[in-house]
Amino acid sequence: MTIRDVARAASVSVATVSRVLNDSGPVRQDTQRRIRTVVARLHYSPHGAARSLITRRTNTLGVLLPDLYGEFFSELIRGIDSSARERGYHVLVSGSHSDRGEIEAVVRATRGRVDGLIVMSPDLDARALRTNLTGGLPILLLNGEGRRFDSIRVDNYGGAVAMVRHLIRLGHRRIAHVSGPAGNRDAAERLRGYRDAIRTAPGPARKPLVIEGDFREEAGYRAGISLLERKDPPTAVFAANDSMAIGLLAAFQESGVRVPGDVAVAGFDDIPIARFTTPALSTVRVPISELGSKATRRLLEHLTASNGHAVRHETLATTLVVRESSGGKVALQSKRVAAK
Amino acid sequence: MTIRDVARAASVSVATVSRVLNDSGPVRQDTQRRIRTVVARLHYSPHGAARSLITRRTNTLGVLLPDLYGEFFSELIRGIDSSARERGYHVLVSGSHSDRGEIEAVVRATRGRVDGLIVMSPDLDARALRTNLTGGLPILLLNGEGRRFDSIRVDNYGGAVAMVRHLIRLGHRRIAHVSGPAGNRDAAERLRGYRDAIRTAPGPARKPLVIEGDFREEAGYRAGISLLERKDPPTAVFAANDSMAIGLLAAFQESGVRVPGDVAVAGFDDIPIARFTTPALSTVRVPISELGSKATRRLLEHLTASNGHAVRHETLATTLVVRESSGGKVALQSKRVAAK
DNA sequence: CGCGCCGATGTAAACGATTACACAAAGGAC
DNA sequence: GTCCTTTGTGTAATCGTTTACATCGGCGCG
Repeated sequence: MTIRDVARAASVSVATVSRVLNDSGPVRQDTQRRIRTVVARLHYSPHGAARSLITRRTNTLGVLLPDLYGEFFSELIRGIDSSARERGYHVLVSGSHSDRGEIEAVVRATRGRVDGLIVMSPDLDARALRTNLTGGLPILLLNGEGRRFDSIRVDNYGGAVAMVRHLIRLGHRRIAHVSGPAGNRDAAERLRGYRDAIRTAPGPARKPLVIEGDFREEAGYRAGISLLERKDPPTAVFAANDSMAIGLLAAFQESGVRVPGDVAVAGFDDIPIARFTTPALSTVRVPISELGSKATRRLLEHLTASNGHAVRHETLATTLVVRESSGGKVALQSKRVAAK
Repeated sequence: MTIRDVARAASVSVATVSRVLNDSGPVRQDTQRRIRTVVARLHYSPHGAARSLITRRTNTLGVLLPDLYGEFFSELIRGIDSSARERGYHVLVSGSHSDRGEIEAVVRATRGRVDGLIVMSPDLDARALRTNLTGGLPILLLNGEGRRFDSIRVDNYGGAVAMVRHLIRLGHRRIAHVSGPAGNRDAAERLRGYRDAIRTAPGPARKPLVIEGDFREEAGYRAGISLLERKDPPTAVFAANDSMAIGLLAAFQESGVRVPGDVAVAGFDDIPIARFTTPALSTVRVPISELGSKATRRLLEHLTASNGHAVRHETLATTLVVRESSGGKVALQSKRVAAK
């Protein structure tokens, strides 16, 4: 089934068929109808690769992610996919790029397959990309660093500071932090926010206590257990993301430690499930799916901007979301119990 | 940067360059080295579309999903992506295909972009695909119905029966079910399992109580609230997936109803987070990421099988996972509390 | 009536790879 | 020495589109 078959069946030239299909150039009404009928009858649809070859557009966006684990990424992909499809673009995803070599390989493998790339590689600096930015492929960095490329980042630092201040305001003296994986930029920023907020807090001096995690529930769970074994357990724990905070909740619950009564817990990201944990999780909201759709829109603007495109950097604000787990709001449960 | 530029720079023909790049045909060692050097120096990488056009292979798999919401899909995509990349394939995802027209459009849009399709469209019957299976594109159905295509499904019915029997064994008389969206086949099978298990239960007659949901936490939450308002609230609630079960937990917790003390809760899927809810969720395990990687492997087998490929249908077993929320295991919390 | 223009269509040259086929040189077998 | 095979390389056709350019009526205008 090629455009030739359609042309023959409709007794016209391939050019005319193409014009009808792409709505380019003038074609008589009845000719158009005839061609469309044939197209439908033969179930013809144009061959993507052939089309891409000549038009130099693939109508596809590549998405390179460090990992695909957890609700954060499904939200992100959801945002990207929906706003890409709205504009007639497809999405090619690729997860778990640990090292630089791997990411380079993928970038080159995508030549002639995508029109642009959304890259989230918080473990790497952008230098990895500079060298193999072969075809001048438009790239948008998500929480990456580098001023050569468009970028959208999240105010990790500000969010972390706000959360720690919130905990301090509630009177906590020993606030621990469960960090993300070493080398991850988001994690590093959140950690920096934590340290700064602890250091600059008014009143009595506090000292930071950091346990290293990896953004997964399991790590939060283990951190929770190990914190309880200390002789001076913290009164509040701030996890670098929600998944780990949920792990903390599980560990505390299992050990009979009450949240927020005995220890306050806070997370980061506000993944959809955070509202529904027990107790509901206090966290820092990152507009995840908006991050995805914004990235898509920006990238598409870039690659449809015929006349030069100015590199832009944008930082999305985060907002403190206080629920029960930090004790900032009186837990509904205790209210109800009291009412009984 | 085309293969021509490389050929010129290395003073050979394009054929030779191609041979080196694809490791096909004989090329002298020193010629090979020379070409590779030039390739590296020029940062050349072959154009995907051009290659696909002539080889008729894209090295890309398409994945059509009904939605991208929740941890289920991120796990599924993770499974697909990792096992696809292992074999040198890329993954094109596309979410939220509600109606038949949309799915048809996407299928045709992928001609010449993918070598095969993994389709999960539990809302649709396979007839939608039959007509537009234009190019004889290999298709693998995930939890879909239709004997024309390869398929992998999950034993939804058996899992639901097992879970309801588990609840009955624990002595529950009034067991409610929060179903998935109408028209969804997984949801329908789980519902059927629930009904059958209730109907065939030994001992006193029970009658089914079904509240319609849509697989999201919010629906579970609302169902929980509405169940509590009944004059004869159930003693156990079985949600058609984990997200809704988590919504139930939140609703009960907020209303001061104890789980599993006052009411037992169970889910379906065993998404990673289920182990870490409070209380930990009893559920039916679906090997999600395995489902994804198995689908990928089967599809790849299909499209590399030169000589005809026999259609196969496979059903993956589900397993009952008893944690605290059903009360099947004594909750750890009460043990600890008792120990104090 | 001749000219220019426009609308509708066709012809053929791209796009950037792969690969069948041709060919030259070298090596072995007789 | 001749012939056959093998190795290394080049030439050109091909994949299925889009699109610049050519062609050809018909029409309005001076």
